[in-house]
Amino acid sequence: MAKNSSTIRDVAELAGVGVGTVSRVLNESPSVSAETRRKVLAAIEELNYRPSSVARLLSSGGKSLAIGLIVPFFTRPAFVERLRGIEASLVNSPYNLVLYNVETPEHQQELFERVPYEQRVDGVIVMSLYPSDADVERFARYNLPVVLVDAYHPQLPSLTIDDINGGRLATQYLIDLGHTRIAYLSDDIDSPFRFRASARRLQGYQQALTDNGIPFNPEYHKQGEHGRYRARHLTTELLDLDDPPTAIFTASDTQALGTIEAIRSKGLNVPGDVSVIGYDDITISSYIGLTTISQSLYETGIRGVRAMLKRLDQKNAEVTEQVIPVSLVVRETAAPLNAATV
Amino acid sequence: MAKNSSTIRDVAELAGVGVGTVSRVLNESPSVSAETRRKVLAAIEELNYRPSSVARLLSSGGKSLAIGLIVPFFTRPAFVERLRGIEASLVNSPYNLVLYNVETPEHQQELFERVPYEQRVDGVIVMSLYPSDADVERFARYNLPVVLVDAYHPQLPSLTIDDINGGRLATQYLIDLGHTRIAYLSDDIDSPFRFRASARRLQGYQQALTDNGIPFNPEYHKQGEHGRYRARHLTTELLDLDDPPTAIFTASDTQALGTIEAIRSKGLNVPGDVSVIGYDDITISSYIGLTTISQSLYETGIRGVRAMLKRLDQKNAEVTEQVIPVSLVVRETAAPLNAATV
DNA sequence: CCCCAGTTTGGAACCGGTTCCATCTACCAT
DNA sequence: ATGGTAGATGGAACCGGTTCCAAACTGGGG
Repeated sequence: MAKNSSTIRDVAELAGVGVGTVSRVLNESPSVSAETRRKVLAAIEELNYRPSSVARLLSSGGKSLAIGLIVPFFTRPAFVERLRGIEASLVNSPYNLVLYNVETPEHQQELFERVPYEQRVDGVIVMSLYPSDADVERFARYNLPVVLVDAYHPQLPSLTIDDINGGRLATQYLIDLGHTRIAYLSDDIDSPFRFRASARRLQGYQQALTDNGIPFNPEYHKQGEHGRYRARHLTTELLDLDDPPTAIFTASDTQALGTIEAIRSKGLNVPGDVSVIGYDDITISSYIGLTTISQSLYETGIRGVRAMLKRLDQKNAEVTEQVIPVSLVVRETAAPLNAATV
Repeated sequence: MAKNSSTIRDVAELAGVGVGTVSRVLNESPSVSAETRRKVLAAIEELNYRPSSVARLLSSGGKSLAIGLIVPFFTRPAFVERLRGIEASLVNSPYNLVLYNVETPEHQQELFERVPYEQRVDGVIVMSLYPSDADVERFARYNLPVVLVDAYHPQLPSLTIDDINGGRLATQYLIDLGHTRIAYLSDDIDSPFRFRASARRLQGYQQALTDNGIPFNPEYHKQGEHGRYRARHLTTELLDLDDPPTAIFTASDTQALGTIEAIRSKGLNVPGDVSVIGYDDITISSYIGLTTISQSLYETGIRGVRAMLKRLDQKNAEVTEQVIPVSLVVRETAAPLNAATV
């Protein structure tokens, strides 16, 4: 049997040097003579030696060269898109990515407690989840660098999305097209995960209405579990109102798909009869011509990693909040109010 | 400052026992008296002690409780869907998921060499990548359990997709609808990643043609980089042929989207003028009514994990190849040949 | 009362790295 | 020649667990 692997002592012996010297070569310490370095490298080559990351981690409390990502429902298109940005920038770094997917609030809590402890990752990017003060205190106690993406805490570096503005942009655009009966369809505002995005977009929606002297009609705000099917059902409820909306703003593009399906299955047209505007600008949105709010998902992932790497480099760097701007992407699912159908 | 953490020696001291005894308690060894166990557990509680997974891993070559996933372009919808299945079943196990995304052949090779070595994961699921004999030999030498999903090697457990049959099913369906000028649009057959899916679907496509006495026309086979935009371009080339196809089979649903865009931008209808059939049945496909081949992506992820866990449990389990069946999903993008347009 | 087997326990050695101190050279300035 | 200094090197100690051998304790049988 081939032996499992050779150790640094084997290399030292073969090269005729001490283990400290081999370690120095591995870590590119400058104080090794060229000749010695050559011998050591030759021995490494000969034995096909590779240092054990585990041992390296144990001594020196060194780097694990891994970054954790705690993310809820990572397969949702918007999260995948951010994930893609994260992966793309991590691949150019020496860090691996450990994925912690969260599907229940209990699981979130368990991860917030377990991950700092295990020391399996050098830092954690938390996406769209709001850690409590106790969680943040624990991160600090275990000396774990944390960066928040699409979440906020005063003591942690964060990238937040300008969701209030996004809600306002979408709503104002519909108002500018002449709509006044504008519905907002979102995830549950009081989700147990403490997602905030839907609530913040709601704020922007309400502000835009107020700014234009349109009263907020609670019947026009539907909320329910995320997803296309649930959105379809909620949209049907909206359309069955005595005074159905002429435009619907959904808290995500995925929900917009369900909304459009529901409208069409009523025999109505988008945008002829009902305008629809989504949120996220996921990959598929350009294909179906969805008017939506773009929040630079991919770019956000990249910036999240950049913040993490900076944090790892200088742990005492200033805690900053970066706000990611949003913008309106005009395509074909929102149109001027059609007077005939009112 | 709160101290970072206490060690097993602190616990031993507080409990007034030896470190070996503490270790025994942690590992639920039966040879510890009830009284001693109680004392040790009390000390653990008092110090809020938690064993370091790194140290545990180093000694005893123990479990890292992590499983690696090596996957190319993991953000492609089909891979995400499998990933979702993998995550869903891993969350009910004690294992973490370490994601290794591959974007270049060099990176693939680097991972095949590095991952076994690092011992950061207890096992690896390799998706859609074909390891060489040397790679497989290395896995064995480092004693790393590997399971292949959508890939094959005689010495490794694998889940393979019945792609030849998938290609045949799609093509036969189009033939049954009366089409004879049927194109096949795929990824590069000789991709540097040694993906095989496109090639196997091509085989099925050719077999179906042969079975029905239709000669294979090389002009009808277009290949190029994966993606919607490239597919759109290749489709335009197909439609510009002197004798354009009346039906197009694409190697993925994502490519089908590009194909449909190209057809429509020529002012033609799907399926009125040109029928389209995709492959994968990704989430969005039902939304756009795409006729396609389903390969149970989510389910495949689950089965991949199941095979991995079994492997971890009994390393010498028989090496088996499971073939994942495929099925035709009829929706609205393929229709009987319209005699008028031929 | 002694001996032996079985149970429980302590602690040294080990896993494979890093770190740091002591030592050894080589070379230059005085 | 002599001392001083910087650079290169060896190797013991250490990181925090596990493992295993030896020793202590226990109780039953002769």
